[in-house]
Amino acid sequence: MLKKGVERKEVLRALGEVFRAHGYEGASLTLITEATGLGKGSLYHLFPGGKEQMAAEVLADIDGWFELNIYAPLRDANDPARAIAAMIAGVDQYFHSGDRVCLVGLVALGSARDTFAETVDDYFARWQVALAQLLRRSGLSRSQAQRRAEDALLTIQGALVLARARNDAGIFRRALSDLMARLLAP
Amino acid sequence: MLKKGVERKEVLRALGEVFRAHGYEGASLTLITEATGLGKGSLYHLFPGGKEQMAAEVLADIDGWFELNIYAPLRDANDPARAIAAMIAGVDQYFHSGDRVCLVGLVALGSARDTFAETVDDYFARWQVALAQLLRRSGLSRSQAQRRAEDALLTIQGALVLARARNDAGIFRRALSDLMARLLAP
DNA sequence: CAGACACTGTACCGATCGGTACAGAGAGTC
DNA sequence: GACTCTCTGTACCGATCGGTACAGTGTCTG
Repeated sequence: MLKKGVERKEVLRALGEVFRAHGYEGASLTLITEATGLGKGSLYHLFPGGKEQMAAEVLADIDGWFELNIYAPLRDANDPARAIAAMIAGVDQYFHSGDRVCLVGLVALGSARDTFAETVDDYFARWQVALAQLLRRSGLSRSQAQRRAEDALLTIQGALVLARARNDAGIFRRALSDLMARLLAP
Repeated sequence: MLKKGVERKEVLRALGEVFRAHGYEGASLTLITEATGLGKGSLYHLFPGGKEQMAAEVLADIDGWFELNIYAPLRDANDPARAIAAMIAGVDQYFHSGDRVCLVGLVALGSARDTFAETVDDYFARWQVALAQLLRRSGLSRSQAQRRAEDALLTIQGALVLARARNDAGIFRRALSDLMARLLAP
C-alpha cells in the first residue's frame, strides 16, 4: 500500500513533466503511464476524473508551490529589495534557469485554455496582486505598482518562450537580472 | 481549376488559424477540413507531405509576412523612431491587438518544437538582428542594441501569453506602448 | 470530340486515442 | 485463516487519429 500523501505528490510531479513536455492534448495516456510507472488501472483509481482531473490537480499543485514559495513571502515581506530578489531567485529555481516551461502559460495558449481558464487567471492574478502590493509599500503609486507587476509576469513568460524558441537559457538569465533592476528602480 | 497562387494563400491562412487555435498536435484533419472547406483528397493533393508540410508552409508564410512587413522596413529605415513606431504598429495589427496568438511561439513551446526548430529560431533571430542593427544606427552600443532587441521580442511574446491567460487585451496594448518608449530611450 | 491532367469525395487502412470492466493481487483487521 | 478494502494489470470499447487508394469530375489542350 502507498503512503498516500507522499506518493500522490510524486505522481503529480511526473504528470507535470509530461504535460509540460507535450501539452495537455499531447499528453497521451501511453506517455502518462510511462512517465508515472502506473498502469491505467492505477491511474483511473487515483484520478477517477481522468486526464482532466490529472491536469487540474497538477495545476493546483503548481499553484500551491507558488503560493508557498512566491506569493506568501511577497505578502509577508518587510524589505522590498530582499523580497524581490527572493522572488527572482525562486522563479529561476522553479524554471530551471529557463530550461523548464511554464505549464500555466502553456495551457493558456492551447485549446485546453477554456477548461482551466479560472485556474490560469487566478494564478497570474494572485501573483500580480502580491507583487503590486509589495511595490506599493516600497513607495510606488497604485497604478505604477500594478503596471510594474504586470510587466514582471509578462517578462518571465516571454523569457521562457524566447529561451525555448532560441534554445538559449541565457535569455532567461538576462531577462531575470534586467527585471530585478527594473522592479527595484525608484 | 484554381488560381493556384491566390487559392493556396487562402488555404494557408485558414490552416494558420486552425494551428493557432489548437496547436500543431491538436489540429486534427477533421478540424482542418472544416476550416479550409477542403476534403482529404484535396488536402493531400495540395500538401503531399501531410500535416507536417502544412505546418511548414504556414510557418514559411508567416515568416514571409514578417520579412516583408517588419524585418525589411527595419533594415531599410533611416529614421529609427519612425521605424520602431511602424514595427509596433505592424505587430499590433498582426496580433489583432493581443487577440491572436503567436504561432511560432506556440510551436516553440509544444512538442512539435524539434521538428520546426530551425524555422522557429530563424524567425526570432532575423527579427532580433534587424532590430538590433537599427538600434545601433540610432547610437546604441552593439551589446546594448542586442539586449534591447532581445527584450523587445520577449516582451511581445510575454504580452501575448499573459493577455491570453488573463483574457485581457489591454495587457498587450500597454506592453506595446511601454516597449516603444523603452526602445526609443537614449 | 478525345485525351490529358488537375482536382475532389468517399471508402477504407492500421494505429492510437481516452476511458471502462473486472478479476485478482496485496496488505490490514479480526 | 477468512474477510475487507485498496490498488493494479489486462483485455476491451467505440471513436478518432493521420494517411492512402481510387474512381470519379471538371477543365483545358489538341
